[in-house]
Amino acid sequence: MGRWEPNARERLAKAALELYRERGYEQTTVAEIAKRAGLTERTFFRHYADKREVLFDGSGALQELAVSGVVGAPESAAPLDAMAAGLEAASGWFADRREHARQRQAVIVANAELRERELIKLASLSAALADALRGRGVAEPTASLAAEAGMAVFKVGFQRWIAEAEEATLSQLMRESMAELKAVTAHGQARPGR
Amino acid sequence: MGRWEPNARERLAKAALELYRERGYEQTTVAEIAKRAGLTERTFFRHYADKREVLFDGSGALQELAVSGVVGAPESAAPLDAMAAGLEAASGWFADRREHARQRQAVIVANAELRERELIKLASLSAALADALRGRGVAEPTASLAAEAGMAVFKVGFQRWIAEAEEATLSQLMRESMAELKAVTAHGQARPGR
DNA sequence: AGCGTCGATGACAGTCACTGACATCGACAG
DNA sequence: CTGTCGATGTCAGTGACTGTCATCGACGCT
Repeated sequence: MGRWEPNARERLAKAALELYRERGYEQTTVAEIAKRAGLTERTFFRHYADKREVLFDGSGALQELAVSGVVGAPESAAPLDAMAAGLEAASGWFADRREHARQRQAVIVANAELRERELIKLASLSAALADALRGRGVAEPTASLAAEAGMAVFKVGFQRWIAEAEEATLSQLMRESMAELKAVTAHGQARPGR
Repeated sequence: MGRWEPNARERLAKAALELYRERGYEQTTVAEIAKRAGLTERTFFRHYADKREVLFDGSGALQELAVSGVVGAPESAAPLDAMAAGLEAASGWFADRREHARQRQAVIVANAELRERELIKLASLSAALADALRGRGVAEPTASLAAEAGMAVFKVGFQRWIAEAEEATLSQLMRESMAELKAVTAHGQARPGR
C-alpha cells in the first residue's frame, strides 16, 4: 500500500481538523497538516483536491445514503414524504458522530470559504435528491422544489441538533422541522409562528 | 477622484465579465482584467475582495431591495406571503437586466468556485430575509423555514427566467413557482407533479 | 533469493491569487 | 502656490495548487 504507515488519508483528515480547531483554518498551512500526518504537502493534494475538501470527506457517502432513502420510499409516498425518507436515512449517518459533527461544524461556521464549500455540498445533495424524485416519476419543477424544501428542513433540523444541549434525536428534529415547514406553507393559514 | 479615468470599479467589472466569457474564469488572470481596464492588479484588489467578487457587485443592493419588500408587506400577510413580496421586489431588480443576467449566469454555472460564491450570496439573502421576518414578529424556526422556502422559489423561478426563450416576466415565474411549492407541501395531497 | 512491476510518496520548480508597505500622482482647499 | 488626501502604482512576499520526474516499498513471478 503506502510507502510507510497506512491510512494516510485518515491521518490527513484528523490532523487537519485538529489544526483547524487549534489555530483556525486560515492560520493553518497545508504543509503543517501534512507534517503532522507524517507526509508532505504534495501528498496532501493527492488525497484531497484542496485545503477545504479535507473536511468534507464523507459527503459522498451521506449523499448516497439520502438518495437511497428516497429511492426506497414506498411508491405511494408523495414527493415531500419521499424526501422525508431521505432525510431519515441521512440522519442515521450522523447518529453516532454527534461530537465530531459539532467540532467540524464549529470550524466551518467560523470561516467563509468553508461555509461556501458546505453550501455547494448541500446543493449537490439537493440536486441528487431532485434526480431521485424524478426517477420516481415526479415532474419538474415539483422535484426541484420538493428537494429544496427538504434541504431547508435538513438545515434547520441539523442546526438545532448541533446547537441544542438536549438529547433530541436528529431524526426527531427533522420530523419536527418538516411539520413546521408544512405549517408555514399551508394555504390561507392564520400566520403561523406568531 | 481617480488618478486617470473615472469609473474604475465599473471598468473592472466590465472587463472581468468580458474575459470570463471569452476564455473562461480559470483561464483569466487578475492581471489581465486589470490591464484591460487600464489599471494594475493591485488596484483590482482594492475594489474587489477577490477574483470572484467582481461578478457579484449588485448583490448588496438586491438584498436591500428584497428585505424592504418583506418589511413593506402588509402586517396581515402570512410569513410566506411576506416572502413573496420580497421576491416581487427582487424581481424588479432584474427586470431590465435580462441579457446581462444571462451572460453572467452562464459564466457562473461553468465554474465551481463561482457557484460557491453565488450560493453564499443566496444564503446571505436568506438570512437577511429571515431577519426581516423576525422583525415582523415571526418566531423561529418558522422565520428560517419561510426564508429558505422562499429562496427555493427564487432559485426555481430565476432559473426558468434565464433558461426560457419565452418572454414570461420574472415575477410571473416567481408567483407560479410559489404556487407550485405550496402544492408540493400541502398535506395529504395526491402526489402532485405526476 | 533475485527480479520486474506498479501504486504511493518525495522532491522541486513554477504559476497565480492575494497582502502589506511605501512611493507617487492629481484634484482640491486655502 | 502649497499642503492635504484619496486613489493608484510599485515591489516584495506568502501560500495554495500543479506538473514532472525520481524513488521507495510491497507484491508476484521465476
